[in-house]
Amino acid sequence: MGRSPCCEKEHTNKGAWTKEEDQRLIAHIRAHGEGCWRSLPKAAGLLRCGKSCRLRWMNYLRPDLKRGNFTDDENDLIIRLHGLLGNRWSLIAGQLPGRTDNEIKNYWNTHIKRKLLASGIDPQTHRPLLSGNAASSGGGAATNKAPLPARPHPIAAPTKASAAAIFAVTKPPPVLSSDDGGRSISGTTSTGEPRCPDLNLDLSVGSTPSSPPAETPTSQRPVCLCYHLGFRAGEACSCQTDSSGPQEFTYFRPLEHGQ
DNA sequence: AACACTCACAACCGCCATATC
DNA sequence: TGATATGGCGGTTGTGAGTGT
Repeated sequence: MGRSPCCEKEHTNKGAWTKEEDQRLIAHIRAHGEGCWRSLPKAAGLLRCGKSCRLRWMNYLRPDLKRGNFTDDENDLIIRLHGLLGNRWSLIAGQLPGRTDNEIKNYWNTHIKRKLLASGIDPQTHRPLLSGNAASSGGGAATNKAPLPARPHPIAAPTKASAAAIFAVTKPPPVLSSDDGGRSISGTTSTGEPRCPDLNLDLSVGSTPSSPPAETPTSQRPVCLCYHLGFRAGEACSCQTDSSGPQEFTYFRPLEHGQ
């Protein structure tokens, strides 16, 4: 069944945004907040699709965005998170304050993927490339329109639900905006039960230097993501730990910024 | 100087999930 | 309960800047 278009395309501008359009959008959102994207263009006097306005705001105009090059820490974190989550850019972006999913996606495709390939690592599986299938596994994901093989990830199949479950929390995330990561995460559970009881993460990712020690967290115990990613207590998050591991779910807070 | 090529990134498109009626 | 509207996500494309020949 066809859907009605999100806007009247014949009356909308496309392509690069002008400074005037940016100013109008900023002014409107400052005055009225991020309300209904569909009606925003008309209210703001913009000849743009609502989705286009949202994208422009989210990826470029938001005041809390951090511009500039990715740091080494961010680079490493993206690789680790990608190893866990796959191409769940919005979830990855949720762990990198000030970065957008689009930005991270672009950075991955233009920088990290190439680096990994040059290092002989398959950017999709994070495993060493085998000479026999290197071409298909490495380049294929980026250039072919054919769907990826069943599940490219050796770890946890990162469906939207399971990936969101990784970030399930018992307390609200301090670094996420209310309508960004929050929506997809909150949608995964409404029962109050442990949200990822069956998650069995194997972090034997090629580029991960140190998985949790012998005493691997089991499905019986909630585990902090930063623990999975090889960070030790206090290095990257605020979760409480003792000798047996994290005590509670918590958001991974990789990079604290005074924003 | 002119052209070709590559790179980086903003923006678009189509689909999916959720909310609402 | 199904249809529709809306927001959001991930893949892909378009284009300007930079670089090499």
